[in-house]
Amino acid sequence: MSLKPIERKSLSDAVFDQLSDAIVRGRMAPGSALPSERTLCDMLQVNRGAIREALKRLSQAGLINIQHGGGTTVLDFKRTGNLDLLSQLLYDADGTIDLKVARSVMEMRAALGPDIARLCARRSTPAIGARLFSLVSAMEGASADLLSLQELAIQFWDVLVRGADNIAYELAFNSLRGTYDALREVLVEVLADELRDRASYRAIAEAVARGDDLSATHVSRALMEKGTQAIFQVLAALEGVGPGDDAEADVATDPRTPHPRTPHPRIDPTANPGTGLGTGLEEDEELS
Amino acid sequence: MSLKPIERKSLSDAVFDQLSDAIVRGRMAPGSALPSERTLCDMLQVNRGAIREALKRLSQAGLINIQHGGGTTVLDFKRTGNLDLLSQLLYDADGTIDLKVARSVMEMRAALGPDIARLCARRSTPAIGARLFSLVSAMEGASADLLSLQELAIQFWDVLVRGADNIAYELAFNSLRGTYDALREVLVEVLADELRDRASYRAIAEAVARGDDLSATHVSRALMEKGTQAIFQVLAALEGVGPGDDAEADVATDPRTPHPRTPHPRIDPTANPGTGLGTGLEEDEELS
DNA sequence: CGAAGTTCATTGGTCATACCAGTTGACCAT
DNA sequence: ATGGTCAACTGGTATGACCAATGAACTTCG
Repeated sequence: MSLKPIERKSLSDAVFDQLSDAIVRGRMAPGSALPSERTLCDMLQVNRGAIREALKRLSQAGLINIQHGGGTTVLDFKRTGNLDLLSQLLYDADGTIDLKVARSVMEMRAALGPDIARLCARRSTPAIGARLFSLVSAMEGASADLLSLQELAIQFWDVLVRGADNIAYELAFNSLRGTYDALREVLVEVLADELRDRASYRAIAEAVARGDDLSATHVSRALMEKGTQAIFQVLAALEGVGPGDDAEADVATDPRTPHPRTPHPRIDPTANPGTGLGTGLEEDEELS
Repeated sequence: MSLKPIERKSLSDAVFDQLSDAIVRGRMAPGSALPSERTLCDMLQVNRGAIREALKRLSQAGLINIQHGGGTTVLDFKRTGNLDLLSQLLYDADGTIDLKVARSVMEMRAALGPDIARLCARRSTPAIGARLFSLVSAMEGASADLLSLQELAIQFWDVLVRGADNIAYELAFNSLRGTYDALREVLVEVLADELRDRASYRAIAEAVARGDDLSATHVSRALMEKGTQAIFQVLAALEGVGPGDDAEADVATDPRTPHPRTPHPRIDPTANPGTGLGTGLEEDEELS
């Protein structure tokens, strides 16, 4: 029996979700004014503190603009939002996946992947290579289960990203992974060919190990191209069905997890695997 | 005389900045516990509401983990943060630019740029092409001033990104632009060659206009390569000077703007020029 | 009439205090 | 060894008051 931790949400989280959803789905147009804090208290039946905490977060997320004494207005999230919005945008109001968003993510993945491999090959250390090989071996072992293959593939890319020594890629990867996780069950079928291509993964690991950035780039480009093409085929097929101006289609998600919305899940900080570069990155000073 | 708007910061903003800075600079190690909210009230001399607003934001930014009844712990932002952290990471405690971060940003730019141009070429509309040409013309006019050239170049890429019809790129671009803005004065010299290469900009515009994605890709790759190489040269030179393990070096920033920290500047939503690029997208300086 | 100044209701920002709710560990009974 | 109880934390919610910025309605005066 597999049990999941109870999902808990504070009031301000609920407020945030509701408003964020309204803005992102276009129910509140950019430029329009939000109700005042006190009005929102009445409408949502919570105290002002909860409202304010939510509004502060919305402001940080680039969804609203708060002005002391003035009002609070909705911004155009396409111009002020960040990558963390992707996991919210991925689902339409009816719980179906927005294929255009999915396509965007896959395109970005395809653009960054080869460069990540390239940089990792250039800057890699023996430890990185060892980890990659270890993961590749695991992949060659776990032949049956696609889902665990996918899990390993993600770990593979995680090692590559950290090895690329590029903080921008690391941070982008964090956001992207959140979106990717939400797509897992759907993608695992579409990306089956890519995931089963152990030869390419091994080739990448080898290229990285010997510092062959060119080879690492090309192999990973080819590898991702596979998945990208697969996605495009699905997309084209579904566009043929749905008349969609907006290319939305009926990819029903697993009803058990309608919206795996977990912006920042509980994380156990003690669970840092000290195996490799895990430990000391920091000079520690403390504030009393 | 050019005056800047007075920078206003609420208490919770100040609290956020201070804690965020402490975490990002490694003064609080991942896994360590934050003082309790009530303790922070005493330490920072502000009421609990302000503290809570700040903590909620930190949590959203992926810097801390809050647990009801438990405590609040510091996370490893490299694994949970998002691209918005870049503008904070760009500066070291002493106000110098962290060249490694700058390099990361340039690398990401170089990886995404060509793909953005490619997609824009594939999906572009006549309106996009027109805008690009208009910007190119403006660039050919503004021969003297490098800074305004840079402004135009950014607008150029903005149009390309919106034309690429890829929401992930749009959102990533938003965060990247923030970092890029902070680097403007420094970069404008380094990227002089790139900025003056009007032929390439025109070539991209033409490629996009005729839907030639291959050409758009290659030209923009070459264009960005110029700037990337320039950055790398600067970096190598400075690394030769400073012994830095961490490749930090002494690029003094303009003392007038030590930390252009503006996570989400005030934005006037009514000032959205629907026409296109007609009115200036300039910084808001209309004070006399 | 039009420009300048004033007033005031409204909005967000700050504060203090009280209490609710989840977590943890010490202690105890079974 | 297991499970229950309790106390002392922690964060979460609620309320009511007041401060500070804004902007529109209004008044004043050239």
